[in-house]
Amino acid sequence: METTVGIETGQSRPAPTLEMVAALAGVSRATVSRVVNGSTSVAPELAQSVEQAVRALNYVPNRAARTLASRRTYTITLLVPESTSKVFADPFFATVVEGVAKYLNSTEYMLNMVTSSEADPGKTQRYLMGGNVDGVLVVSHHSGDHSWEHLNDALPIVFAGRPLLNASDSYYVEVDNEEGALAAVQRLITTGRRNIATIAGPQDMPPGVDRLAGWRSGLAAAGLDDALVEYGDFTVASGEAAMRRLLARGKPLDGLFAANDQMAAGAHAVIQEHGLRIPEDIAVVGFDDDLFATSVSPALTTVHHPISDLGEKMAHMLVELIEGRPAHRVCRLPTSLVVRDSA
Amino acid sequence: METTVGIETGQSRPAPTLEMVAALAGVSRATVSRVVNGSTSVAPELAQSVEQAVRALNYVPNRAARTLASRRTYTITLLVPESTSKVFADPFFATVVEGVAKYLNSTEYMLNMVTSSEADPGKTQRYLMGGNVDGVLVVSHHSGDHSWEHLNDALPIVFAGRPLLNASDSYYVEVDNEEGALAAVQRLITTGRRNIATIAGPQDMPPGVDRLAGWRSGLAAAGLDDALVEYGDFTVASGEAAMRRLLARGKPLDGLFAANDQMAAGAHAVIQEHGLRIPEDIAVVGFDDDLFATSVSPALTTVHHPISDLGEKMAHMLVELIEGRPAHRVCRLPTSLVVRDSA
DNA sequence: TTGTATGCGTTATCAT
DNA sequence: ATGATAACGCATACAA
Repeated sequence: METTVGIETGQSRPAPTLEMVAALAGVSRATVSRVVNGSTSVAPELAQSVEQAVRALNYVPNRAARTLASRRTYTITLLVPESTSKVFADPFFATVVEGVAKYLNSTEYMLNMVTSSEADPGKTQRYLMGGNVDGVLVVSHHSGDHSWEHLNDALPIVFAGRPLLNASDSYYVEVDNEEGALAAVQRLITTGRRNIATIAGPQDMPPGVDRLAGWRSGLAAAGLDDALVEYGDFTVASGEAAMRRLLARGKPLDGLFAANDQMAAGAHAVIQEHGLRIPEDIAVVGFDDDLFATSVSPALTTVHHPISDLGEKMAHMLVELIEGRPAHRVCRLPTSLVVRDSA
Repeated sequence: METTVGIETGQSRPAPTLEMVAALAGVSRATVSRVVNGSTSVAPELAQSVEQAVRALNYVPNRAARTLASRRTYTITLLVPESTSKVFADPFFATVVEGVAKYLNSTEYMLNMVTSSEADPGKTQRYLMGGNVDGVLVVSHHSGDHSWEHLNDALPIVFAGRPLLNASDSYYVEVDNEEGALAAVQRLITTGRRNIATIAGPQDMPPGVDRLAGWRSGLAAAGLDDALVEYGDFTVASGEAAMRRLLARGKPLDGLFAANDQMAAGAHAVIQEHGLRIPEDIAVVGFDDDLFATSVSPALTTVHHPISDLGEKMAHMLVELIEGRPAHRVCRLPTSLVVRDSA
């Protein structure tokens, strides 16, 4: 009589396969596959015993095998053209990811983030083209960078933000910047302001352009002058500088629309440093409704930027594209005015 | 004569396969595989023509097929037991990820983050057990939470931080909290302080325990009294409250070690609010060297927590484990004192 | 409705 | 050193 001594390898026993489930349930592998994938055409009683076997064996489909057989990966990549550290430092990305994850959780897709700038760019490229991914979400903050557009005929892609050029070629979702800026100006006008300035964003970024346009159209509709424009680059420091220039002009000024909250925060400081009151002397409205809006005093009246919704919608569009359903090429998300104390 | 009209499907042509490369190079698939995977035993001239074919076709191996055949995924998961939004909001995670990514970029492994709390926890579990991943990195901030330890006999795991219990069972890397706290106290003593208090962290978290122990041993070595202890929970508010209690004792107090920078920041405010000067009246040293250390005035002398290194080391250990090389069960990272203005 | 058989693109085990 | 050929675990067209 022989004795076999089990060797403890530290490795767990191999994962159960479709075939094992089939054996235990007394059906064919095809039937198990159908049950697992929720096919309608399977007899209830068979389905029962299959499900039972699945639970008994704690079966979970092998992703690689499934991918190989079905030519679908059920994976989508969030591509961020920034360094890892920057991505995490920026609350904007955080919120986009949150929205994307929220939508994806209702689907079978997995999310998979890759920051492109680090390492060799070719690695990212090869990964995306290597059939490891069903679709790509590209998020670059304000810039509307569509430099990955060439991937478009290899993979469905949805961008965050309208591209600066070639808007007709790609799918994207953006917030309605112009409408938001318009609402901001209207708030200023409604509260009795007549001399309304703006600190605009860079004019090589779509949000910069659109928010300025919204400000202009609001003024035009009310027959007001649109001479009071200064430009910043969306940073606090640039907001301060722009506000100084505005004040230095010596013109009447009782209202300000800043193209984002950071620049509004910069303006806040300068206004108060000049001994002027907010909102009594100068009312100010920002854009984005981010951390800066509430960390400043008085709290900023601002245009809410639905960032999480943006992520959600991007994911939604991409999944539609992947599954071959028709999708609108562009989705423009509505904004809403958040009234606080500064206007 | 018939005419076939090409239908534009919008789909790109199928990716080149190993077989196509083999055909073009005039060798067998096995040889191509060997070249692609850097096998030594292949004739230089054949290798040449294979590489040429690879470039010509822009061949990139199919990950799913490779995984299926080799039973290796070359993917590791960073598991974060927090909500997505929390993860991104916390600079600690950001920096860990940075370190992990840095190391992994020198390898063939891909990183793949999953935040566990959202959605159903079972989904995460099934994903990890489903053979989609070669190993797992678990990061939970201060807590030393090892609740995923049961995965250990299914998958290699490396934790961030020592577990509260069962330290002998799992692989982890931690910063040397005790040594760091000791250095902080020594700094205080070196600059002439004799009545040194501490605001300790929660005693159900390893860092809270170890930093308190470090403070105690520093005091003991110098024959100083260790009665001045108050506890906080690593938040700014708790630091303020603890400082108030310390001051309310009415005992002499000319030095303070706070178990993290946030609590130190809280203490800062309270000390100054009492009309006391830093460091003249009370010198303070923090721990972590994070944003709070420099956002406070005077800037905080503090113990540098090498978070990026932690991520790097974790990834390194995990890869060693995965590849079957021996690895030390625990890695303790050294700290360093960053001298600024508060002590 | 259910089962059979083939193929997905690699790696790996054999011969040669 | 190189080439057949058999897995790998699943999906799916086709047959029954």
